[in-house]
Amino acid sequence: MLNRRKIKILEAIINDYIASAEPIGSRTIAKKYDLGVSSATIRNEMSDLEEMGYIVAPHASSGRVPSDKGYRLYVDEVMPQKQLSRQQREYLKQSIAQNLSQIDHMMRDVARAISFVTKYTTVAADVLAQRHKIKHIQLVPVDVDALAMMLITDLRAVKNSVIMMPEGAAINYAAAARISTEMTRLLSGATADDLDSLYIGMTKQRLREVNVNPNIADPIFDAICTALSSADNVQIHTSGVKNILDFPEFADLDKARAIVGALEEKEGLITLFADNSDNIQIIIGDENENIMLKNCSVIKAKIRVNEHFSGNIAIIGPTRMDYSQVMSVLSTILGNVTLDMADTGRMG
Amino acid sequence: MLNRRKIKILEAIINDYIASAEPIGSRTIAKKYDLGVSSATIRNEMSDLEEMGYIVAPHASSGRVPSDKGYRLYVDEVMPQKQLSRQQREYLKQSIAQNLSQIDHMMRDVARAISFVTKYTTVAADVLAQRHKIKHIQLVPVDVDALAMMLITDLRAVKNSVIMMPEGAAINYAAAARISTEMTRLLSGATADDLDSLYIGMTKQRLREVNVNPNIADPIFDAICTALSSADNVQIHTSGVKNILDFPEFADLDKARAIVGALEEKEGLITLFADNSDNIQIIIGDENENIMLKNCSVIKAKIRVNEHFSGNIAIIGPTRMDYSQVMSVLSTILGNVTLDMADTGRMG
DNA sequence: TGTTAGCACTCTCTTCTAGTGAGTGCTAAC
DNA sequence: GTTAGCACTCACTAGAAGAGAGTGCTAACA
Repeated sequence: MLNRRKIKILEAIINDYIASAEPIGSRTIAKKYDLGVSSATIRNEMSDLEEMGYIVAPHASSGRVPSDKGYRLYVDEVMPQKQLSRQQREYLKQSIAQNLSQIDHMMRDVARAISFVTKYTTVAADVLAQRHKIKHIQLVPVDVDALAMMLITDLRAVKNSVIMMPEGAAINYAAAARISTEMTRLLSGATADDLDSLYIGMTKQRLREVNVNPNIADPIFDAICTALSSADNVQIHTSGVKNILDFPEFADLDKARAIVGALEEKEGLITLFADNSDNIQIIIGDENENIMLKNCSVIKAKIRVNEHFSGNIAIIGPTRMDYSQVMSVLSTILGNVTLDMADTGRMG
Repeated sequence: MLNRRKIKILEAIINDYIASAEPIGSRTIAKKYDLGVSSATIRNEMSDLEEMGYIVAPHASSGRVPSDKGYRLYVDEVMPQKQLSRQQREYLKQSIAQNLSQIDHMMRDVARAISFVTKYTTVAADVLAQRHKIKHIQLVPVDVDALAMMLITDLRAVKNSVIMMPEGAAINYAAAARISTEMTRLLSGATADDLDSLYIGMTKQRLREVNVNPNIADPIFDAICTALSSADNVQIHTSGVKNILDFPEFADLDKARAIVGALEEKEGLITLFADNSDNIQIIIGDENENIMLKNCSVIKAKIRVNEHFSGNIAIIGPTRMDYSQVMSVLSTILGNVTLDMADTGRMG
């Protein structure tokens, strides 16, 4: 339906517009890109492209700007594979390698690295494939009135907290070890949902049978509940907010405020990752469900760290963002994580 | 040096300017504030105030605006004690009460609450009074090839990580417990600085004597080093960045970009808390050391949670910020934390 | 001596009016 | 199918004019 020349022209318009953010005229294309035809011919073709909805004119006698539909065609069919510079690749590799050890910091730092390389804004989230189940509970006294708890889940997450004990409880190492063993035995396999009041009541009953005082058991249960549900929570890290303000698209104060506000709202950002597809996804302008992002494009990817953990990454820029570059950055990162990090996931 | 009437006029200018962000003229003051004199008299007084440096005229024939020196006099001597509304007080109390349990989330959520109430930007940091010393190390197997480590410090911080073991290490619960005991005995009392190569060499030697293989000890040491230094690290939480963009002071795009950039740079924000004073501090405009904040004011306070932990809070707004309101908010929070939270600090 | 009314002057901000330039659409010729 | 040419449109800019707010100064007043 689109002949070769029309595609060439559309590509020229998109490339120019990505670089300049200015509407492109027929004469500019004729001069800059060697298509072997005059500006008048290009004018005719552009008129067709506009009629088909791939480009739009901001006003009657201006040059043309790619439409969302135009970008969509471009990313789906036309876009070339861009190579990253050696430096960029090295930088990305290193920023991942440095953070192999802690998955939560890893997502934050990868987000930072991506914003730095792409000059767009990056949102990252730690995400779990399934819900955590209690695997092991370890209690250690830290003070006369406090116990440290380490809770390990089947997904290898480790959560800890310090639990304040009622006065005079004075739990020693041996007692703490005994309670740990009992609790692990009773609660092993439970998820956050299981720990409702009924479950707790039953377990408490059984603990009493082995001489564990409810005064001591209660605060420990509370801590377990908190730890389990926070393990299920999604953490969001935003990086490079300033970057997006540097684009002329956001040179309007209201827009600048709106985007900064949107990027501060975790609730809205979480919905970015609602569908948990494994492929890299490109969402262009109006395709975004989040109203604040209607004049942005988002490129999303899921980073699989191991069989249990994965992180989500979204790179947000103006609709004229450099899709090709971002795709390369993402491929580089995905390649490195899945290769180097297979099964070395840790979690804090 | 300043007679009563001059102070009244200065106060009127500051109050009006805080509300309107517009230069104030003599006629406005004569009409709005009942000083019993005409605009001409006020004009003379304002001329004096300008000569003394308390107010400035943005241009030759405009009204006057308070200078940094004017704000300084105001906050030091004139500013009234403002009462918060019942709702605001309740809101603040609750947002603290909900987060009694986790000190790191507490600082983040308190920052959020403050930005919400004041409509300024809030930066919060978890801060330690001293360096952590190892108190207890607990290792628990989580998988054939992984150990979970819980590291407890004398400051009651608990840090954990999952340590990958070399293939075939196959450490069982008993072995893990034995290594835990040995490690705790050898490293108890050490700080991050102590764990240099020499120290590690010596300890490793002694571990070998009790039959702990270096293949196993090495990754554990690495994890201990990482955990200890991350415990010493300061965490920074920024909240309400959008708020500051709503002020006309930042209606200029370059300024908006600059402040958003400054608020994203943890390195610069940390210096805000360099001096660790116990009092609430007000830093006005040019008094700020951070160049990006020269046209902002910062109100800082230290939240003491218990004898070991404290948090720092900085509220950032335009120099014409409502100092009185912010002081009230801070007093409310400080009052609640020290009263309700005494010695219930926990750390993740 | 302190206060006030009056007036000229200054400076910003807004509105209006060309003028310029980039770009299109259409037509007629190649 | 392609091209040259031309009239037309529209955004953007600079300059001019006018309005409005506010000052500083002077002279009169209590």
